[in-house]
Amino acid sequence: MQLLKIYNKLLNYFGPQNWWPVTNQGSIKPTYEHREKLTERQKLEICIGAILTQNTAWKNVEIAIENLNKENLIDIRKLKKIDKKKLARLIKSAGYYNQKAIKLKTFAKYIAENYKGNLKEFFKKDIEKLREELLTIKGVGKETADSIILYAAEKPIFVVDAYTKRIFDRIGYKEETYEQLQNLFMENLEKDTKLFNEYHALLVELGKKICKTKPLCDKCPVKEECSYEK
DNA sequence: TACCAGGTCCTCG
DNA sequence: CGAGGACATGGT
Repeated sequence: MQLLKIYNKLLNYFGPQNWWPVTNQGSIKPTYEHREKLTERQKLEICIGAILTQNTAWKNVEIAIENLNKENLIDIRKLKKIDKKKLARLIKSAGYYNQKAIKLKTFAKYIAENYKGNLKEFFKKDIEKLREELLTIKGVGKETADSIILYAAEKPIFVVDAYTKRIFDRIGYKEETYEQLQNLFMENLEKDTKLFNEYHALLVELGKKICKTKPLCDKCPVKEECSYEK
């Protein structure tokens, strides 16, 4: 099938991406590496990173996360308590820092008040419930909700982002809405967390390196299956 | 220099 | 609903 073929070509070309980057115990810098199991702290860091990376380059988010790590702020209770301005200062590099400070505190408050600060409890819900609930949190939209479900809760949902839209628009799947494009993947691929994890990460890599605003089609690994400019 | 980056919310028509 | 503006830093 076409979608699986594209996946395999991307994987072959770029190699495993080992998403989502998180910080190891004793360090402050998030790294991409294969991990058997995420700690609860790392899952929270993913939620935080998913909010911080909204319309922002990951590199800028990384600096913000390092600052949060230095202050031991990857912690629901501490985030809930910290002064908004101080938090904004720490995440300044990630852009939209006033908005994002509010978003992080809102998220922390929600988990603290509804799940006693216990993410694991929250993540026990099924995908539909989890998504529905995440979307009620101000600052968490569709992509952020799906990123949290896939990368932190480790449940199989396909994340659609600006790269996914651009790439598949060019390939020839002119899906209108977020859900339509998401369904294309969910209905034509095995609902597998690892597959969805790697596929989305590979699309981001393709979007960053090759299928850019101004695409570099000559070195694209999936040009054979693409209708762009043909 | 201007554009772009792993979006979301709010307001209007 | 769907379009359009606001939010902001850092890299190329």
